[in-house]
Formats: sequence, structure tokens, C-alpha cells
Amino acid sequence: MQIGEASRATGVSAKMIRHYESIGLIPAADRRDSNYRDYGAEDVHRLGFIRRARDLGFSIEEIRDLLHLWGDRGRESRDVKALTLSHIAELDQKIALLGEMRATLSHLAHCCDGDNRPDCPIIESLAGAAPLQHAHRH
Amino acid sequence: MQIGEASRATGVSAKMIRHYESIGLIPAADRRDSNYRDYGAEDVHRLGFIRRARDLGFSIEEIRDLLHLWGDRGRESRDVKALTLSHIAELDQKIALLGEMRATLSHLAHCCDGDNRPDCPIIESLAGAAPLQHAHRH
DNA sequence: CTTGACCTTCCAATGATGGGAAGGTGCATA
DNA sequence: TATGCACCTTCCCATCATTGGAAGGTCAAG
Repeated sequence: MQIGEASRATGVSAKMIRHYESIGLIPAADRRDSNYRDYGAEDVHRLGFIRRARDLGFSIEEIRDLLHLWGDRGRESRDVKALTLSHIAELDQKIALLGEMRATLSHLAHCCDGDNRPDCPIIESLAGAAPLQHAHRH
Repeated sequence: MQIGEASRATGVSAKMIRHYESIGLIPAADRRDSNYRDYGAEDVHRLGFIRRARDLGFSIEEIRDLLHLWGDRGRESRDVKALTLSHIAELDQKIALLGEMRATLSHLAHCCDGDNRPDCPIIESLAGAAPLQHAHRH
């Protein structure tokens, strides 16, 4: 199977498959006489694993860990669960931060008439006249 | 005021102040004889505006729009409100996506015993045995 | 034998920020 | 005065995951 077919089978772009190989996330693919990469069922399976993990927001380094756990027959599900829980905590943090941003903006938008007059509390808030309550630096 | 003091006064790093100047987000600062940048009250005000907008998650291009609206005396608060509402919609989308990711992971973690046995539903899900319900590509 | 789809490598860009090198400036203190 | 130190300058590179494109090689069908 050429890289294009592997890409279509897994939803991972050919660009990214080559990239994952270059950073050592996946082993170097076999080559045909034409120097084209050649993929088998196991490679497709691994790429599918990677895509699903990325869809869940795992970083490349976390996926690298997961692949090791996946490939290790003696792995402890405890480790996998710990990695997952840590990821959930990260997601909670992001969600909370975005929620605060949204609340602040929503409050401002609600106070803003939205008509032609230039008295806009949103701009005034940003200008520093009334300090924002929910602002956070990142 | 030198760039370091302007940085401390606004919470924007000196690196970023120079960067914002280089991309035209702020006008080129006055220079002293020493070629050091020189900032006044107006510059600090504008940098504070930028920092607050960034704290709220506005992108550089959105902030560029806001700065124009801010500087335009005849601005319509309608435009500012529209920009804010569009930003709220973006935030809602991100929050929803993260929420789905969290639900999927939480479900998996709940099903994962977390003991020594290698029967880990998290790994099995990622491996494709049981397709995830909440997976999204981005 | 040409066309077009596919593949290869390499280089560069995205967005926001940080790190650091190499060198100039300004001020206080020994 | 000299030395040190904090500050400034420009320039290049790194991050992270991904995309785009250029320049060129390979393969199948028409």
C-alpha cells in the first residue's frame, strides 16, 4: 500500500505520515524499488491509533507514550489510566479558562447597546477604564 | 520610558512589544539618542489595551480591528459588538469540542480498572476495536 | 509517448512567544 | 577612571502540529 492509500485509510495526511516517521513516532516505512514507502496492515493500525489519540487532543509526546504502552504486552493499565486522567485535568483547565473568557465577553456584549452611538462598554473595558473581572493572562 | 518599564507597566514582554511594532500592530516607537525606544502614556495605554484583549483570547488580527475601532471616534459600537459576539461563538465551539473530548476520555477512564491487568479499554478504544463515539478531527 | 496521478525530498510558512548570541549604552560605585 | 552591571539593540532560531509549494522521479492507462 502506498502512502496515499494509507492516508485515505486512516485520515492522516501523507504529509503528516512522513512527518511522524521523521520524528520517530512511527518506524521508517519499507521502501519499494521505486523508493516509494510501502505500508501494511500493522502500519495502518498504528496510524489509526495515532489519529484517534490526536482527535482526543493528546500531544505527540503523549501519543509516543501511549504507543509504548500499547506495544508493551506487560503494560499496566494503571499507567494508561494515569495518563488519561492527567489529560482530563488539562482539558478541565482549558475549559474553565475558556468559560471565564466567554463569561466576561458575554457580560460586555450584554452591556453594549450595539447601536450607532460610540459609547461602547467593550472598548471602554479594553481601554482600562473599568478593569475586567474575569481577565487572565496566559 | 524605556521598553523595560513599559513592559512592567503593561505586562507585555519587551520581546512582544518589539514584535508588535515589527508587525505593525503598534506604531514605531520614538527613539532616543542611544537608539533606545521611548514610550509615553499613550503607548502604555495602547499596550494595556492589547494585553487585556489578548487575555480575552482575541487573536492579533482581531486586536488590530479593535485598535482601529478604538482609534476611530466615529466607530459604531455595533461593529465592536459583532466582533465580540463572533468571538463568543468561537469560544463556544472550542468549549464544546473540549467537552466532548473530556466526556470520551472520562468514559474510557471510568471503564479502565487502573489495576495491573493489561485489559485496558482506553488502549483498546484507541486501537480501533471499539470506535470512539465522540472523536472529532480538527 | 504523452498525460496525469502519484510519489520523493527539501524549504518555508503559520501564531504567539521565548531563548540566546553579540554588541552598544547608561549609571553607580570602588 | 575603571569596572561592573543592568539595560538596550538587532538578528537568528526554537517551539507545536500542520500545510503549501517547488522541483523532480515513477507508474499506469490511453
